[in-house]
Amino acid sequence: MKVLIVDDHPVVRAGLRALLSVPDEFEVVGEACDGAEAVQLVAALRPCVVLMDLQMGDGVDGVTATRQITALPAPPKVVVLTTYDSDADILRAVEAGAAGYLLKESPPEELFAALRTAAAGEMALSPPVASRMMRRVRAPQLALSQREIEILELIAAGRSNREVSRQLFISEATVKTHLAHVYDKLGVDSRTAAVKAAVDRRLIRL
Amino acid sequence: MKVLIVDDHPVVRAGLRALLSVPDEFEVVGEACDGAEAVQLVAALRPCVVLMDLQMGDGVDGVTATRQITALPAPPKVVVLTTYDSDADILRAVEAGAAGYLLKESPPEELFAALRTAAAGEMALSPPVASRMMRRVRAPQLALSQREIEILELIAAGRSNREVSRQLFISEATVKTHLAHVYDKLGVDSRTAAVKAAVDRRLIRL
DNA sequence: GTGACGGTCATCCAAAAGGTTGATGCGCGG
DNA sequence: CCGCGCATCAACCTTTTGGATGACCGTCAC
Repeated sequence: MKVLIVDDHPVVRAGLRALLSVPDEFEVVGEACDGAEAVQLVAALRPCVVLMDLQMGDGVDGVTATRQITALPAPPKVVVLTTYDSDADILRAVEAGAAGYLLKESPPEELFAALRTAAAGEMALSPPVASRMMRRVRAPQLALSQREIEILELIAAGRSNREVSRQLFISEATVKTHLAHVYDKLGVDSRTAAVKAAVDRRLIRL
Repeated sequence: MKVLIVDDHPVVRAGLRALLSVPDEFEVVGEACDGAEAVQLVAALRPCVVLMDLQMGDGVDGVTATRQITALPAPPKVVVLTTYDSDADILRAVEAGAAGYLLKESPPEELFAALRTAAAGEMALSPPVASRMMRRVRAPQLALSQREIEILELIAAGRSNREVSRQLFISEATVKTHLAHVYDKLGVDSRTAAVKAAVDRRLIRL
């Protein structure tokens, strides 16, 4: 199975290459250190599976790269490999077309299993990720909409309502409406309290 | 040179082992996945250098483990390897006795050089880390007072100025004065931006 | 002792944020 | 088809926050 590794850390790339060299079913056909290179290499090397880091220092981030790759003709499966199990990241990755979401803490066996599962067309989730998703579906009253999370993330980055409205091309009134809904759902009544609550519940990362 | 690897991620451990296997001057004598195991293995294996991750999920954190290791008789050099170049982390690591501070983004050559430098008794810092330290010594005005941090922590917890004033038995005006000073020092102009900046610089935890 | 710094407080004003109500359009499932 | 959630916007009002000053007191260093 041809695998492409995408990660900006040489250490992590070497680690994945080393781990994947043990079972002879995997063949690492290339490595990319950012999103742009990843898209190019997918086209050139035609891997079956892409192991994609979400956090990448410069250039295109993992979610965007995933979206671009899955938009290609006959795309490979993309398995996201990341350090954090945050709701927002998982949802965005899955929404972007990821076929799996793994934590770097996972033992090698889980990594192998996830690659096989993804290549077989199934969705592969780390056990902690899966349980988090389960908690989410049976606690829908906390669920913020994508738009609400998007706005809350900008608020958490220290932006004012006006700045958020300009960045998202919507009116300030709309930002305030979304924020009011967020406050309702989180049971708070200020932006800083909302940020704290959302970080606590892993809805966003700071 | 005998090296002990300490990291809670199997992927990173494998990566370091793979990278260090290339030059024949290094010999990885063991791996630990948390701080407690690291201290035990240092005593048992007597490595020359310990490659220590700062962020470890459960158990003893990297700074504490570093402090414990450097307190041993005839301690090995500890080189800290981490993802983030935050001021507070660097200082805490150095204060705990680390002989080096490397970013995981560093190319392998830098890693090798850092190990050699540390083993030779010198201090090894990644270029970005070194430049950050330089910026810090010529910008000491960033230091928040204890009181300012205390107030900022309550703000970060979502409290209003009024709530903070009541909790600390001071007037709201005083809270506002402290906050204004905090904004000045952090170069921001709102509470949420201050919280973000302070968390980024590890002045507070959320 | 004088000056710098930290902590305390006050006042006044402007800007931002929050609360309420109401309205439109869109897509989706019963 | 109708309701519901989501996203969008507006107008109004209150509260909170931020900005600019100025002031007092204690401590610590020079």
